Formats: sequence, C-alpha cells, structure tokens
Amino acid sequence: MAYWLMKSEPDTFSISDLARLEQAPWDGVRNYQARNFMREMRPGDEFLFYHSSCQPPGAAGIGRIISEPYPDHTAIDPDSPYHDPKATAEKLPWTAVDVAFVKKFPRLLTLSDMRSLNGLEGLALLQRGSRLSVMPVTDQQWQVLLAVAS
DNA sequence: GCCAACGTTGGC
DNA sequence: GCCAACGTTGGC
Repeated sequence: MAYWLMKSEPDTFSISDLARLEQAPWDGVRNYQARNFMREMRPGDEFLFYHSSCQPPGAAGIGRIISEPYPDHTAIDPDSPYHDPKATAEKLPWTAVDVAFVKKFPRLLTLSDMRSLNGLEGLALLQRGSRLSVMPVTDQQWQVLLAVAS
C-alpha cells in the first residue's frame, strides 16, 4: 500500500466536503507529472488531503483511494471548469480516481508545521518552487506526519 | 529544437 | 495584491 499527498483548494473541495459526500471523484488534474502519479495509485492507498491557496495552507485529513485510475471525462465536458479543448474521447490524456473520506485531523497540520518537522526533507511539497498537486509520500514521511497530526 | 513570452500556481 | 517559480506555447 502506498501513500500520497493531494492538494485541493478548500473553497472548491475541502476535507469537510469529502466527509459529507463520503466518497467523490478526484478529477481535474491537468499536469502530466501529477497525472503519472495518479496512474500509480491503487485501491487501498491513502493520501493526505492538503488544503492549498488558503490561510493557512496545510494537511486537513486523510482519504483513501477506492478505484483504479480511469479516464477523466471532465476533460471532454465543455461545461466543466476542467474542460481541456485539446482532449477528445479517443485521445483523453487525463486521469481520475475515486476517493473516500477516512478522517479529518483534530486541527490542521499547517505547511509551517511541516517545515519544522524532521524527516520530511524529501517531500516534494516542501521543495522550493514546487507546484506539484499530486505527489508520493514515503512510509517514513507518513509516520512522521501522522505522529504529529493525529 | 531553442527559447522568449505568457499563463498558472500558490505561499506570503 | 505581489511575485517567484514553473510549465506550456508558439515563432523561428
């Protein structure tokens, strides 16, 4: 079983939204590196649900991958905010997975908190200039994060 | 295939 | 609102 971190702007989709829905598609990823990580996801994998572009940014809880990766059809929906005019049903380069709610942390594990922890040096989130929205988390990094967040 | 210009991300 | 960093686009 693998671990991941995925970013979402809470104004658009937050950990509380996932808690209410219980499960939801994670779609709209339009970056090839992030997409490639999504294609490695398998049911049972868990991810940190990270709130970005908010004050303060940080990890809000945990979700679980509950499907195999599948084509992200929002890319060919002209009414979707994630519509990709270059994508077609025959050539659909983007990938989605279904996710389920696992838990919301008692308090946000902020980006600032994470920067102060030992053992997270390799985490892409903390790399200077990194904008990756889907990234792997190692077992060791997961243990460090969960020890503080739970 | 290079690279300048542009658009986006996302913390601050 | 600013801006650094990065990815993408498009002219050549």
